[in-house]
Amino acid sequence: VTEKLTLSDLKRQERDARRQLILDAAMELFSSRSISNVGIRDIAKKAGISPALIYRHFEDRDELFVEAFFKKNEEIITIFERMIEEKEDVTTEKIGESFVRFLMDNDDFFQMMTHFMLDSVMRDDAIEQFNHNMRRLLAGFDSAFESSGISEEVRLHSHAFFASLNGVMITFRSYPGRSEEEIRKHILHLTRFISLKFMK
Amino acid sequence: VTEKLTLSDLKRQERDARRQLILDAAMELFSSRSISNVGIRDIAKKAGISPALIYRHFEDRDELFVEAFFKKNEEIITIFERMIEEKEDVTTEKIGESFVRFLMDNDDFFQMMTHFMLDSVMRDDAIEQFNHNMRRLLAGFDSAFESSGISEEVRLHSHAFFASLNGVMITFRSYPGRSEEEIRKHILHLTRFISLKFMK
DNA sequence: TGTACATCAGTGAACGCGCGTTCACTGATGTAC
DNA sequence: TGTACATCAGTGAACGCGCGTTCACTGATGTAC
Repeated sequence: VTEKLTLSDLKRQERDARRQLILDAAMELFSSRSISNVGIRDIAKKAGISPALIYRHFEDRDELFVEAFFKKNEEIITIFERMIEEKEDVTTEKIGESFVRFLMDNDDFFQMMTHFMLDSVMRDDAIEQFNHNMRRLLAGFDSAFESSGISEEVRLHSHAFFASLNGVMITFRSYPGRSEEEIRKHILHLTRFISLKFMK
Repeated sequence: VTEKLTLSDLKRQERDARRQLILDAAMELFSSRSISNVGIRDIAKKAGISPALIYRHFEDRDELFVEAFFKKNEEIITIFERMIEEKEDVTTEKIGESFVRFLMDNDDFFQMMTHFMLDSVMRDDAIEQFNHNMRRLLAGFDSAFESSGISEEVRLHSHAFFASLNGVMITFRSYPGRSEEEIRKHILHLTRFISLKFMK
């Protein structure tokens, strides 16, 4: 019986691995194009499989997208949680900067987050999970404010700070007529500026 | 000759009026759906005309969208300029609140602005015009900061403040599980909070 | 005033394409007896 | 060990639909002589 279990476990692992391959291919595409410009055929091509196979792993296009987002979200939350555990003195400035850097370096996450914030017509369970993820993200900001000595209206600070950084990214990310390097600098500059405002 | 000119002027006015009708129909749709969900057939139906007629007034779908955005942008800029002219004591709090209120009451503008910031593959001349509009909008914020007594790094303040308010809208506009009224309140609350941070 | 012609708003139907999704099938591997 | 059957990854082609755009046409109005 043990042997049998192991074999079926292996099977499931293989299946999961293939699923991840598809998700990875999708995310690679999201980092260079906006989500609505990524099609099933593109993902299949990138993953080196037939489009039809995708439907053996995902109900539909939406399910794939939502899952890709949740997977990526896990990464930034892990980074946050590690930052908070490792050092006691996590400042708003530091957490703000790592968040923005993460957004700049992971365009796929940025694309997905804004997509879900703006266009999203998600199923109820996905909305639930999306909220849960956002709350965990905000909890990271909470900790930063607390260890910066801000004890009043912490949640309000987190909401405002998180939203502001999102805004900086959205507003200046593709500022036309400027080089990528200039844009990075400007965004980081604004991030530091806002962080200081929030430290008061 | 005068008569002739007047007649052809009338013709042009009529033509312009029809053009505006189409733009208005489009904007009405933008206020209830995201831009990518608005099609030529929808706009034609709303305007009470045939889809083909739209192409007698606009090169293509993109041109229509860009023009609609510019038209709407003119409105908010006018509001700003009037605010600044009328009162000498325009505070960041006031200008921030009117901007956010405008975004909340004019979903079409919000939809278009974020669309152009995120997805946009505009033609060069459109980009130019988009930038020009954004700069005028930022100039409104500049004035507010100046009359609030902030004289250093005014442009930086405007950029950061403008971006932050955009971020608040994008992040909390469709916060699921909350009523529209609660969302409005929360957004205005965050706006005031951020305004105060910026006044220091 | 009447006639031939030009112009242009306006239209319904069709074109062409891309895309999400499904179909019908193959082939490999595992299972039961 | 061999045979019949089940399971499932994987596929290329097709389906169906929606959408931006164009076509070929009508009808009204203006213009030239």
